[in-house]
Amino acid sequence: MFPQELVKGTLQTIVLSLLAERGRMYGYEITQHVKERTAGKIQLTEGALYPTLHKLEADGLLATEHENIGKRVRKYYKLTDEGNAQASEKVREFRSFSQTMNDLLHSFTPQPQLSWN
Amino acid sequence: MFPQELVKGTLQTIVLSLLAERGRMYGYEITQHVKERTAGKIQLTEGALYPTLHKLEADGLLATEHENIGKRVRKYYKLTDEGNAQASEKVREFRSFSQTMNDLLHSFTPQPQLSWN
DNA sequence: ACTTATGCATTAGTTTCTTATGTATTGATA
DNA sequence: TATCAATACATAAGAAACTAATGCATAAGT
Repeated sequence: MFPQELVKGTLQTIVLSLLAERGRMYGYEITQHVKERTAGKIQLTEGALYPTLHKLEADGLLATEHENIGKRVRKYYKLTDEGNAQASEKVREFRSFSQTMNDLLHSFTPQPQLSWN
Repeated sequence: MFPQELVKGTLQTIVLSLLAERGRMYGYEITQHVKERTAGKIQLTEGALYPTLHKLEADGLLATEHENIGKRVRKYYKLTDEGNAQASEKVREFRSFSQTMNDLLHSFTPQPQLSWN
């Protein structure tokens, strides 16, 4: 489980990237999916996720579809065109940042080199 | 220039790692060094850096030495033993986080594989 | 003389998180 | 069949950590 300050700032990136990959998802599904795919190392809390989803929607990056599951309403999110562009941008940005940080911390201990095999 | 929300949460890691590498540094030097080594892509502001240095010192991870440069006082920071341990830990943690994020975003676009050449 | 760089620092305000709480349905199980 | 866990949404008070601005002072360049 990573300290939360590391996950901060990547929440939008995670959400946008997953939606770009999977088409549409609902809030709870996102938390479960991230938990499973990271073996519990990243756990999104609802108090952080829902406000983020609402903000991305307000910013025009996400659109919603409501679906009735029995008596419950499930709220699916999907990317708008603008959201799709932002997803690419955010992911590219994170990777670049990650690489820059790696370089900055590089001399501290030896690190694997990147190579396209 | 990366959006600041990405840099958030890595400030302590950067500071601790640089001090582990270079022995001792003063605040202004840290800002300049980071700016140069990242080609301007990461720029630490003083409003973020100084409170962080003070906090790390209060937490017993850093110790200070005051040095007179002309009529100015320069404040050098260096790692305590505990700070040194924390530096390793934080760097390891960031790398692990970085890898986990990479895996999570992996399928969105193809990425280079890690290999020890 | 004036501007930029060096070097410390604080503060008001904002963003974004955490933790807790609230409501309700559904599935599992003792 | 009562009860607990899981599913699924949401908000709200408080904390953390930042930004942008400001302040002070010395030193160096032009």
